[in-house]
Amino acid sequence: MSTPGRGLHGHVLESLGPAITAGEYPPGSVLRTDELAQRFDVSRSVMREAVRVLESMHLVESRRRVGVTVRPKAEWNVYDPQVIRWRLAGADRPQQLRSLTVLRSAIEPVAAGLAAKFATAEQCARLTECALGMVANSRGHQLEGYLVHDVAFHRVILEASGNEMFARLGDVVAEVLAGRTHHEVMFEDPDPAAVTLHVQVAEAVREGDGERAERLTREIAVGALQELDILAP
Amino acid sequence: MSTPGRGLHGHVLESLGPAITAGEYPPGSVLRTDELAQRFDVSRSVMREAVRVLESMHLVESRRRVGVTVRPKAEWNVYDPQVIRWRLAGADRPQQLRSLTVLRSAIEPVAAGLAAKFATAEQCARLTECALGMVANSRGHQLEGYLVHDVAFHRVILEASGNEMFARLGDVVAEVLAGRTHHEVMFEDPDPAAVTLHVQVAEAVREGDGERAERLTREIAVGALQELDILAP
DNA sequence: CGCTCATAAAAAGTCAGACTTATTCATACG
DNA sequence: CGTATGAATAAGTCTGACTTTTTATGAGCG
Repeated sequence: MSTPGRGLHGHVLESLGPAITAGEYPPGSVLRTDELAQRFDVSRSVMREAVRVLESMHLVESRRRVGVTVRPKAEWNVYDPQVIRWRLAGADRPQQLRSLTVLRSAIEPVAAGLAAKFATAEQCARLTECALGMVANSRGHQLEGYLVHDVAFHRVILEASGNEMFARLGDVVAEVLAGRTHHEVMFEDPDPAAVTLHVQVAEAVREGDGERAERLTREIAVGALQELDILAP
Repeated sequence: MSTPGRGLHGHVLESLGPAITAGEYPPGSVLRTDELAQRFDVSRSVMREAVRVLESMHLVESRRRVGVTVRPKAEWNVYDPQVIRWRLAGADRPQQLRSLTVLRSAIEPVAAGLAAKFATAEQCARLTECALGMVANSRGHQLEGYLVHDVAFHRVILEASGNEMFARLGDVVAEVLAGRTHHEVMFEDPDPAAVTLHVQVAEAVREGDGERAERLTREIAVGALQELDILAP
């Protein structure tokens, strides 16, 4: 699923990236390229390439005579899929999952509203198909099958919105949903109400009722927020 | 404001990045590192670093024996601030502006709702200050002064939401607003209704009325969408 | 004619070493 | 006490040789 560290610099990144995003090197920590090259047993050219990538993610800053400085979390490119993966895999997982779920709750209703206006016939068909798949896998501990259709459903919505930036959140949503199924509490069958809501969203999109699609998707989002205890009592 | 190309590889990026995002090299185009190094008159090491950064942005893919292949737009990391800047500076500007405005319209209302719950006293004060600044600069062709406070206002909202991913959209919103003032149609004074809405959002946040803050911000968003003729008649 | 497998070519990938340059810190000087 | 000078340091750059992977070519054979 995720990009395996291709090339030596990729291997270095797969080790350094998670370490930095996990906070192993606190903001302001200074690393030296030569030392890192020795530690990872690679040439300086390779190490420099890795540092350049980390720099482009705003995880570190490289300055002459100083070294490679770790930047504060507030400056990281938190939308970089790679950064998201690293954080989801490490100690930052809970906070990352919450941030992403809130982000979803903001984006997906609007995306669904747009999808109702712009979805093609083929996309409507795929959407209905996904909803049916969710129903079919909603009982009897078929969590994996349910997940596949759930992910596909949200991907179609985001793509059908016609907004390229929404569409690019498909992978992120996929990882959040997968995370919920595999790591978080999801032992029993999914909430029947949620399943019904998905079916109804598919209906609304098919009928071109943007307002209803948005409202229903917002209900789904509320459910996702409640699962993580994100709500104001 | 934007990061000037620091170092040789940065200079190369500032030339190659905009070219690729502008579609000068159609998806599937193949570049060769050595040739690029010659063209930009830099060493291969420097060129390789630049390619690595482009690769981390998913703008290109580097494969042995093949070369550096330009990836289709659908795979780009469109949330990378650098990519956004490049696209805003080039031929893709209109589409990028529309995508970002739709994104804003989804995010900011939710952010305002959260801000009403989590904003500190200091943030509330700053917000009110910004709103007053907007009012003070709303008449008499003081567009620059208005812009400064408008940008600050939205930054505070996004930060006060308490969501790190929302907060990181501050720079993006700043560029969208600056773009509207400087490049798009914004000759006359800003819409008085919009100014009032901002003042009211500040009120709602101060009073902790999340629902009202969200609704009012959604109205602001509708205005922004209409400016770009994004609406379903 | 079409298939498989060996061979060659091409381009990225890697490494080592020498050199340059900017920045910082310490010291001496006015 | 502030400023200029200089030395130390780590990133930055370049070069050239070598390795590795992948693709294309073509020879041989069924």
